[in-house]
Amino acid sequence: MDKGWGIALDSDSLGFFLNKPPPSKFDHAAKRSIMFAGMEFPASKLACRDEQAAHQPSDENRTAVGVVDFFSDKKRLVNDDDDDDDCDDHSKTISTSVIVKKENSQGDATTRPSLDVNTGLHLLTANTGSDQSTVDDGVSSDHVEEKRAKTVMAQLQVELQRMNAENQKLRDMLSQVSHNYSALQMHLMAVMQQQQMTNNRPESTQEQENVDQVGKVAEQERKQERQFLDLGPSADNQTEIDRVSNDSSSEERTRSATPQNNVNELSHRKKDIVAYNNNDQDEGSNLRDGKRVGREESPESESQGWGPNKVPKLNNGSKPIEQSADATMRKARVSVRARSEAPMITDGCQWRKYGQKMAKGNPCPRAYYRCTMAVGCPVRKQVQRCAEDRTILITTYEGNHNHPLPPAAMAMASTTAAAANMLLSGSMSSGDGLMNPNLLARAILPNSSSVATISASAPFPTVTLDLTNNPNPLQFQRPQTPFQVPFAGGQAQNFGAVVPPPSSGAQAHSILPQVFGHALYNQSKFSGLQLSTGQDMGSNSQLGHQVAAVQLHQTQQANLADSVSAATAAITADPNFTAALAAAISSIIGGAHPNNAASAANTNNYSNNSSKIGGFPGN
DNA sequence: CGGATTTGACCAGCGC
DNA sequence: GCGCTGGTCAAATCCG
Repeated sequence: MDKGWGIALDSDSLGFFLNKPPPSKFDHAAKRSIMFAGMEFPASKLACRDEQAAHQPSDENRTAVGVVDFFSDKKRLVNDDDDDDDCDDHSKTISTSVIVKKENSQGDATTRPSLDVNTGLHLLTANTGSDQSTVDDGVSSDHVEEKRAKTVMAQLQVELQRMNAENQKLRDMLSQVSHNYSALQMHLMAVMQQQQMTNNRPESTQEQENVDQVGKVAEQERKQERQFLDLGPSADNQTEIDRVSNDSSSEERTRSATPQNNVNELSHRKKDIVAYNNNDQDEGSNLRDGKRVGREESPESESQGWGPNKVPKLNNGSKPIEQSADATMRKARVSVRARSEAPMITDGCQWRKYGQKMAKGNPCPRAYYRCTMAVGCPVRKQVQRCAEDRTILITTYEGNHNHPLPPAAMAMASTTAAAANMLLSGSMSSGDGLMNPNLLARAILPNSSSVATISASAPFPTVTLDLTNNPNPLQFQRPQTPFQVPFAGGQAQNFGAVVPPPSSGAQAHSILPQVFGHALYNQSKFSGLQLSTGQDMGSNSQLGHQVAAVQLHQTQQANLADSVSAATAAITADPNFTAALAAAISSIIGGAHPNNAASAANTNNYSNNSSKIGGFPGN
């Protein structure tokens, strides 16, 4: 069930794949599915097909487009073995890793349009006659044409080499971003756990803890990585449960009321997983005799809902404290306020609307969504516009995903999970329902005027991230033709260049491409080299191949830049997330500046990237 | 026709 | 007990 877009980031190959057909308007482009560095280029075949199709009416004996292996000179394209054999059979490799197919260049002079390729390089590509006429024109004109073609070819080959280098740069940058993000996330979680531990230990042990901290970070990272990434619902569940059992054993019952340990959280997750599995089997079983049976009759399903009616009273005396903490964990909410004209901010997950209500005190309806990326995923969210300022979209998340998340969703999920974790751990340790608000506020939104608030009056502990007061002059700087990148969640991601925001408020889905993707996008464009598409390459098949290769290469490179932008946007879907990570580390370790935190946390490249990627004013 | 959305009904918690 | 409110369900409807 491949619902939704998935942008999978392979740390090794840095390849992207799309696991759902895009919206119809992108069908054509998507059919040229390109797996960057995944070494599969269906686009090559399609290009060949398209080329043939374009020429079909006039002449089948056409030049097929060249195919560029733009990531590796060693790679050869894997061509289909069926309907486009004619493309493969004539393939040959030239020095710049351009595989071109040369077919019979004899053409139909009467039907072939003149070659009109706008290269931007002032290439004289106009071909006023057919191949045959060129041959018949005599030696001199043919010679001149040939020399000119050679010159153009040389230029194009240089361009191709340059493009290869640029592609390598793009790959490196993507790798860097991905790596930094992962490392930072792991560090943050590890340090947060350390902080929780130290908060609940005598000072004498805290010093020793600090000494040991660095050594433990790696192990914490590994634990956290498993926690965050091994969330597969089925096969992984048993592994998860087993691990939980091993890790927690009997301690979890006695320590469940304390906030500082993973064990508790793991036990929660264990129970959730069990509940989830049971729920799968019992799905729909709450209908009895044609009437819905109260959810309280199904203990398993209790863990799914997030409404007050689904939650047993905390510490009601009849249930173990562990269950109370479990319920608290489930009920923790993270509310994100961001300006957006879209009905829903794109957070990388796929949601299905299951209800809408008019909430009291707000003329705007509240929509209820549940995550549909996996069957039985307990994550819900509410989306409602702010009554005072309807440009502000309030999205409230609850629950933990029970499935692996695409990179696009990891950022938001991690943010909300981290916030909820911080909130809950603080609430339990302080005993008053609130964590250290200073730490949280500094952690979440350190360098902006945005506000992190904690609601104690709400039915459930709620962290509110207000991203609406964070003007960012770096947004919407990219003037180029807007592009949309398919995004997880089945939506095309608008990177902000199409419709300007109603204000300068935070645009969770647009900020980073504006900062980071902008440069990449510019970098990906060849200065002055613009090749029109779908045009006849004319009689000079070599030149046509080269031009087509550059053309395809340009498209692929632009796609790569888009993908990098999408990935980076997804990684930091919350524009404050990167800064929040740095500040959290900073506040915990003791550094006063995010950059210090970066070095303290041994994330070598983070400081640079935080300033580049975050790009927030007021640093 | 299948999936997503809409919308009225239902249910539980809570306050009076 | 009753009404209000939030949350969810599921049949009806919409839509591609």
